[in-house]
Amino acid sequence: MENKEEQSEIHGRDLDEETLFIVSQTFKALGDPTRIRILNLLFDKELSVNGIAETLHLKQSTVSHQLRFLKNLRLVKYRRDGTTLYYSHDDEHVMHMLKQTIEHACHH
Amino acid sequence: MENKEEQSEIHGRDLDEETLFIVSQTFKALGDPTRIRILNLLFDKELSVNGIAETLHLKQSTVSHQLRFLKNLRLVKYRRDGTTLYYSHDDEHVMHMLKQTIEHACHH
DNA sequence: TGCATATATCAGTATATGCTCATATATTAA
DNA sequence: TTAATATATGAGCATATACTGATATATGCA
Repeated sequence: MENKEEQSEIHGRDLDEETLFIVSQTFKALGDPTRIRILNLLFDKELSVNGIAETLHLKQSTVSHQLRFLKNLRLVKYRRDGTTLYYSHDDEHVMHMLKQTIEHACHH
Repeated sequence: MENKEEQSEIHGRDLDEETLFIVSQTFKALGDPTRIRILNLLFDKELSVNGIAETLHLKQSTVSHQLRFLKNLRLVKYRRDGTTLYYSHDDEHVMHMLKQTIEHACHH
C-alpha cells in the first residue's frame, strides 16, 4: 500500500516501468528528423508511402520502415485504395506537441 | 522567394534543417527512460547529483552525463552550494509536455 | 598546504538505431 | 494465371547512444 501510494503519485518519486516505457517510446518517435518530417507532412493531409518518399526525397523502404515504427505506436493509421496505402496521423495529442515544439523552435 | 514562402509555411512541405535539429534534439532528450526519471524527480524540487543518483539507484557518472546532456539543451540549470550542485528544471514548455504525456500514459 | 567530498570527464564496451539493397508480399488488371 | 505496381520485410552495415570504472577537477575546511 505504501508502494501503491508511491505509484499513484505521478511525481514525487519514481515512475513505474510501463509508464516509463510508453513515455520514452512516444518521445523517441518524435526524436528522429525523418519521422518528424513525415509527421509534419501528415499534419493536414493523407499521403501514400511513395508520395511521402518522393516529397521528402527518401527511399521507399526508409519511409516504409519509419511508418511501421509510427504505426506500432499508433501515431499513424492508413486506409487502402487498391494497392496504395494512404497514411494519416492518428494521435492528436502527439501531433499537438509536435506542432507546439516546431513553432517554438522556429523562433530561433 | 518561392523558397522563402515555403520555409515560412510551418506545415505543408518540409522543415528547414535547423528547426528539424532543434525539434529532434528536444524530443530525443525526452526519449530516454533515465532522463525521464531525472526530469520527473525535478518537477517540484531541486536535487544534487548524488541525491538524484541515490534516489534512482543510478551511478554518479551516469547521472552527471545525463545532466550535462540536459544542461546543453537548457532543460535543467543548477546553483552551487559549496561543492554541491543543486539541479532544477529550466524549460517550462518541455516539463509541461512531459507531464501531459506521463499522465496520458498512466491511463494504460 | 593537504585532505575530504562532490561533481565532471575520459575511454571502453555493449546495445540501439537508421539507412540501404535485395527480396517478398499483396492487390489489380489483362 | 501472369504481369505490373505499391508496399512490406529481412539482413548487413555504419553510426549513435547509454552505461561503467577510473581518473581528473573543484570547493571547503582543518
